[in-house]
Amino acid sequence: MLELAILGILKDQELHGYELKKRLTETIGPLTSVSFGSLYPALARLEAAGAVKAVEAHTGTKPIPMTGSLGAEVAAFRARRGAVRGSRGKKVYGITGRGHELFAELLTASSHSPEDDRGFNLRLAFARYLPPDARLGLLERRRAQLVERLAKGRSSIRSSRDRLDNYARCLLEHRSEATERDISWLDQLIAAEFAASNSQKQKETT
Amino acid sequence: MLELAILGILKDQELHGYELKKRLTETIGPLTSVSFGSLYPALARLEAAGAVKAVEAHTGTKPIPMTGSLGAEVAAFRARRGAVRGSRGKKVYGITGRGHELFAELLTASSHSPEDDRGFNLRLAFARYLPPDARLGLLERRRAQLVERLAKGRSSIRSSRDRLDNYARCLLEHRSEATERDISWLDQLIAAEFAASNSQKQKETT
DNA sequence: CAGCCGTTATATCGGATCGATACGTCGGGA
DNA sequence: TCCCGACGTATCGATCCGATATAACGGCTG
Repeated sequence: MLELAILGILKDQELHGYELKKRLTETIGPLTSVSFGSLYPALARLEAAGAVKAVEAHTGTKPIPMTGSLGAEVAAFRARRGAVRGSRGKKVYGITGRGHELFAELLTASSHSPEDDRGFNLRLAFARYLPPDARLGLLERRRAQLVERLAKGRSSIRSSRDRLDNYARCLLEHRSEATERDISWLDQLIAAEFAASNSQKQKETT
Repeated sequence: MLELAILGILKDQELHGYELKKRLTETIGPLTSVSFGSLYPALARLEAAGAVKAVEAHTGTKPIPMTGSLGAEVAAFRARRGAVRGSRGKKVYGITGRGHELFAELLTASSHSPEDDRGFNLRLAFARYLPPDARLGLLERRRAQLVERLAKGRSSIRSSRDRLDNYARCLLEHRSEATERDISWLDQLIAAEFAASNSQKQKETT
């Protein structure tokens, strides 16, 4: 799951871990906080799988941990800084051909099963890489899932009305309202998909 | 975190694991799905800590309905291990005095730090166990957190407008709107707290 | 009534993830 | 100068999740 997000970001541009994390949290939202404790192992997995590779951060410096010539190394680093702020021990990752393949696999895979919220948000963020029909299927599956969730939430409010205090009930109601709005938001997206599809057909017939 | 939820549910009534899971998902919402793979270890931890204890499930005095000698062997095996179980192997858990203490600790603890969404939802669901001032503090800290999150989200939309395609931008905007609604919802809750507090004072002065 | 299936129920395993922490560089302000 | 905060990589232990195993039970159908 995290692999998909990483590959999707790296498709746009090469980045190093720290910047990648910031980009991730602002793309897939701060709700799903990605920690370094999962980001770096995920990058290592991807690199082992040949999906990404670490490229030199400009100026082919080798990561030599020599302590004897530390002064010379530092001096070299300082001499080189200026173009892209501080080219020190950064490891910049780039996506490979295998990485593009893996991205397509992950984006399509298991999009036909009850996915969780994060999975949907992630897939939607990269929906431009999906063919139009898969995009529409994604949205409609999500809609059905939310409708079911809403029904369950309402029934659980109804069934346990007397067992809940004000705070818990208020929480459940707020959540149901949020789900309702999500559904109508999805309806908008679905309508937009249909509109785009129709205008596409119009263009084709002319 | 999960311990807090378990203890909060068990404060109301004794339950066995399976029912506890259902109660959890309907109380703290299906968004934060609790799996058995975390529930049972958490119950084991709580039992080891003396916060909960397995009580005898009310059995219909029909402990061995199984066929042949195999059933007897299984029953004997279970008896040898000394498990507290009913006729169908249920383990009903009840909260202890230490459990009530632990619940109070967990509910109060680290409520003064930038907690995550699940932490807040959980604490709000059990807000009735908090003193009024702590309740208000919880709500206002949450509000401040959401305001900050909204500002960050908006700025990230603004800063990366050209880098995002329609889907990603739409996602971010939808999220910002949801955060706005969460904030106004919190405002309602805070106002309700003040109203309750005032009516309480009114009662005291009369 | 035999066979099958869905629900109830406990439990464990491997892998993914998180939060904290360590270690180190760098620029800026007291 | 010296400390603080931002940048940057990395790892550890605990926890959490999804899948899976096991098994008794109720209901339904042929």
